[in-house]
Amino acid sequence: MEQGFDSEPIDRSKILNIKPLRSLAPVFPSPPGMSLASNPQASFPFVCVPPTGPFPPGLAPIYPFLVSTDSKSAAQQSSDFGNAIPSPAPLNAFRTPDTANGSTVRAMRGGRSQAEDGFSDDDYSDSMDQSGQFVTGRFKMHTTYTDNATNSGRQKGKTKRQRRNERAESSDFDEEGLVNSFLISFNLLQLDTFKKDTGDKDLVDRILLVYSLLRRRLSQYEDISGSSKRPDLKAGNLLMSKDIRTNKSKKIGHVPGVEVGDIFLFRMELCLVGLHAQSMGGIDYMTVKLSSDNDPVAVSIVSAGGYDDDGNDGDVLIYTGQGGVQRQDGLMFDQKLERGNLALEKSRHRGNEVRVIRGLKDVQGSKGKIYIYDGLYKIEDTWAEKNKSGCNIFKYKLLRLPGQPEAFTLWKSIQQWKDGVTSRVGVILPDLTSGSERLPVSLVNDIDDVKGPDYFTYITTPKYIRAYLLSTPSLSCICRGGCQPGDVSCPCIEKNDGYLPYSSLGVLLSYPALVHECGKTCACPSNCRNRMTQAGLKVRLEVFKTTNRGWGLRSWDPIRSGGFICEYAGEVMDASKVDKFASEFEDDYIFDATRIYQPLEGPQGNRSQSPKVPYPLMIDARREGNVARFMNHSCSPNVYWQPVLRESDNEAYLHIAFFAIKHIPPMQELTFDYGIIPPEKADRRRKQCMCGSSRCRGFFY
DNA sequence: GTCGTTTCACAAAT
DNA sequence: CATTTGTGAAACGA
Repeated sequence: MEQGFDSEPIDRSKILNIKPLRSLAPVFPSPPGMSLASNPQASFPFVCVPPTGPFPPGLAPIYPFLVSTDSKSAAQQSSDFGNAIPSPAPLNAFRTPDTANGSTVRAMRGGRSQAEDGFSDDDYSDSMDQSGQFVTGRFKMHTTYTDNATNSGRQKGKTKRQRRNERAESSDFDEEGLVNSFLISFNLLQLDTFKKDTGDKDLVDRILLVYSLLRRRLSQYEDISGSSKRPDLKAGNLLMSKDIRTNKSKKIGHVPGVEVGDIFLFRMELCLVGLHAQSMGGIDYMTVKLSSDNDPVAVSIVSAGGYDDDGNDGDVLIYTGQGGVQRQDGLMFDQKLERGNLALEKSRHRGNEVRVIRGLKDVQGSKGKIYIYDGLYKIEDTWAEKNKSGCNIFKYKLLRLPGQPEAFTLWKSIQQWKDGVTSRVGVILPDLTSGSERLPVSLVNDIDDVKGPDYFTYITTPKYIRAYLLSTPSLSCICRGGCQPGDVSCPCIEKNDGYLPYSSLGVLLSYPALVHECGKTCACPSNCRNRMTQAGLKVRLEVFKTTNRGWGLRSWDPIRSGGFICEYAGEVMDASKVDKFASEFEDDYIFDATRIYQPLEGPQGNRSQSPKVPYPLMIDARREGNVARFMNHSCSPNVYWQPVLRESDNEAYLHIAFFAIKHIPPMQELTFDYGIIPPEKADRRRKQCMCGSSRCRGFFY
């Protein structure tokens, strides 16, 4: 356990006023080949709209719930929209690019002919007629499954697998259309042959992002449809078959675009970026022509715990050869000196570098593994020995080449900090939240003498003076065991377009315009899958002093793509003052949702350019706030913010939640894009960006 | 609830 | 085209 929080009282008098450097930027980075010039439609990628209107066509506020508490005209306006606009097109409802007979994701779901166009009031009236309450749907569910669920709310009568089989036949969800729309979004549709062979960081990032979005969306669909498709393999297969990959030709040594310390959550990811081409096998090798005969040479290995490798010493790895196990019946026999084993043997004599990927058990409870690229090793020794069953196995001793960045050893250090075996250097405060968060957040400075950021009060959620009022009462769910995917009677799932927005691991599965979480009046428990951002911090964070950007935020734990990080807490500013405030005051420590942000999904440049949140939400974290106030700007961010709505009766609370865009290794700074502000307001507040990314816009606000 | 174990359905390279 | 290589999630059992 961590130390108590009060062990080291902070000396306020010594605290300097360090503000995070908000960053910079604007020229939103267009992917190569998709420059604005090449796309006439996109010549004005951003439109500036005053939060209260007037709105140009296509930029109207689309959420009927936003009835302003102090502006009559706004109230009028939004309720009008509530009736006039039947269905805010959900960002995640991808329409297939016109080929696949126009079917959409939503249209593929069986049994919902009525509600295809959104959720007008009528959508629920059906169920209300039958029982006077909106619980009829649940009743239907019970009869359908003849389930004997008692208090858990889970359908215990049948296993998920059984339900799968029952519904298996229906439904191919339009994978092709989904893939294509992602490929268009991230400009991967035509990948030139050079790039397929030689990657770069940007390309690797884009491929992994598409893989991740695809995988998560497939699993979201699988959640309710039934079929068990191994979304990880399926997504990999879809990209592989389209040849969306890089570093395709095997090479010895580092792979362009992949850095030592990068992490991966699926074996398929290693294949896609060319780090390790075997989707299952632990040893990847190629044959090189050497004078007369062909010699196999090992290029990379994965040490994943399938064999008893010994990797306890950070720079040495004792690796076991492959084979020798009959997978079906567990029988063992001698390993043979062929394939991968032979390649490793040859590589020792050649003395070539071998990439090493270490697979660890995922610390955060999930059953999966995390793969860490630990850089280049050389094989120092090889031998054969007998295992417990008396069969011959091959062993290879690998030594890590010196001078490479810390990777696997960093993980070991962090584990020691957590276990209290060693202490993190430069810790000023073990927990700057004083215990108000579920996990401590360290304050660390191993750079200079500054003793901490300016004083502020730590709070964990935004402070609303007044909730937004809804024109019609929100339906609360009665899912006592937590909302379950595929439960057609759950109004909370309905609000999310029929899908639960989060996976069972707490990963955001898509990036819709708005996530609807369960609210105060929902009957589901606090651990409901649809209350992910209400459950507090999931990773061990630290606020640290950067060399040139004030304070920053990073995590001791790895964060998987889509994983929840934190929300933005502070004082929610009164709507009537926001516009004035935005133009007149310093905005350090203020989150401003009224800026223009690049959507993460969807074609970049030619899709709707509406701001993420059509309401002028600003959160002031100067006096009171949480860890999020320390997150710096980057033009190549690894974190994305997502509006999350929690409704109860006639009230709605909008929250800003941060999710990882990619897998984030431990100790890598967490950053998001601060967005851009209208040019007429911009000049004065422009600040120089220090994000150091290759796509840096040079400034931020 | 939590742990380890078993089962199932898959993909790429050779 | 058959073989070789485990993986990742859910179900199951203790």
